[in-house]
Amino acid sequence: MGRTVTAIPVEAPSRKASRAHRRQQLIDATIETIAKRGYAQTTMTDVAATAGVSHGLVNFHFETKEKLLTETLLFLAAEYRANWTSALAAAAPDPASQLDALILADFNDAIYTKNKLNAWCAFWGEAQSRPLYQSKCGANDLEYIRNLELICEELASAGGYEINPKRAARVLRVTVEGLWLDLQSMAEPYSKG
Amino acid sequence: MGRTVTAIPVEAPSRKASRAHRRQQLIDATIETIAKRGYAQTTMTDVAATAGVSHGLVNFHFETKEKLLTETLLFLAAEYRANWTSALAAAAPDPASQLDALILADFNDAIYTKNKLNAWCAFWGEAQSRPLYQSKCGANDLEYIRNLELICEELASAGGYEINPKRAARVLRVTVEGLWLDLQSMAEPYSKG
DNA sequence: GCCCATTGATTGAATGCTCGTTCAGTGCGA
DNA sequence: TCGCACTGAACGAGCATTCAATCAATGGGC
Repeated sequence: MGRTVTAIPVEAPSRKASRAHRRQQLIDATIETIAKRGYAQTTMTDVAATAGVSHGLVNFHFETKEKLLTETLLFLAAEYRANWTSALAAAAPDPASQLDALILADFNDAIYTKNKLNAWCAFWGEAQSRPLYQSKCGANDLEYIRNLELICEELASAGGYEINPKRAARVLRVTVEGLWLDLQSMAEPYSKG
Repeated sequence: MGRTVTAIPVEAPSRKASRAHRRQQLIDATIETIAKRGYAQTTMTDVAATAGVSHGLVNFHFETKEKLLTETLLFLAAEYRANWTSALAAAAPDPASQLDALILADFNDAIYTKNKLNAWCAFWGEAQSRPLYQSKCGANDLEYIRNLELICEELASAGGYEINPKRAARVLRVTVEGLWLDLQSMAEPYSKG
């Protein structure tokens, strides 16, 4: 039922590629399951069914449920990071362009599907009680904040503004996070703000 | 272990009061448990232990776990609502004061303890997969939004601004939500923005 | 090319544990 | 004595985890 293979090269992976391929497939299935049923109700059997494999296989690739969930979050975090990193690299080097690119990257909807947003929120909800989750969730990534602060500093000194760059960075981050939250509860896509 | 009775009249409730009193005590224990262990890991036994009663009693007062969690969320939502409602009533009637009161009410830290913020976030995380949760979570309350939009309208027409009041309301809400999120991951209290 | 041994992925039945729910019994206040 | 809050042992469902068996692919010997 409801199997959805998301962006995986059609079929027949070579023997060597098979492991990584399966793992990614299971991680995708985990994201989809969390989005559909919520974190608390996600079972190994659900994930296996979504991926279209036997439940034993999930334990074969990720030894425990705990590890499956952790690796799923790590994948999301890595993807998030890669997204803004490459956006920065692609943009012009002046601070204004960098800032623009960094913020726009957070709304790259080729990467942030509804399922992934839901999964992010679910992990976020569990994060307070899980130190590991906490450091990976949302824009809590230290590197992200450091970059944002750096850009704000440059921008402030270049333009001769009097603002406190750290505070400006926090305001920006807070606003972006709020927008994320709002995006998630909206059915209609609402383009630019 | 770790029992914490939050703001409950010291002891010895009368026989009649006992039911409501116990229920509230169990709801408080649920909030505390969710904050400490996360939504997914919260068990009936945990809640009972936190409240210092036998686990059977939880089922006596709330028939199922589902109902316990729902009523806990409803309590939080009602408290949230009562908070901004009374803040509006207490403020001066001009739109500027009303807006100020409404926004400040969201940061009334006599009401929003760390535990409650954590619980809010946990419910929010589960909300996408639960229609009932969704409408009750955070500032998703329709009444809240309607009030905010109304105040923005008044403010716009009074000051002769050209802004779209609905859009302004959304921006405000989004910013407040972002601040909430941020508050939650901060250890140090950071006063006013 | 053909056959067999080996390796590794996959299955699904079996296991055991955690947890929600039930209920027969206890104690207490009226 | 009656009724109600409360206890905690017992039960059963659901779930993660294990593992013996199966199947597919690869490599080596001929």
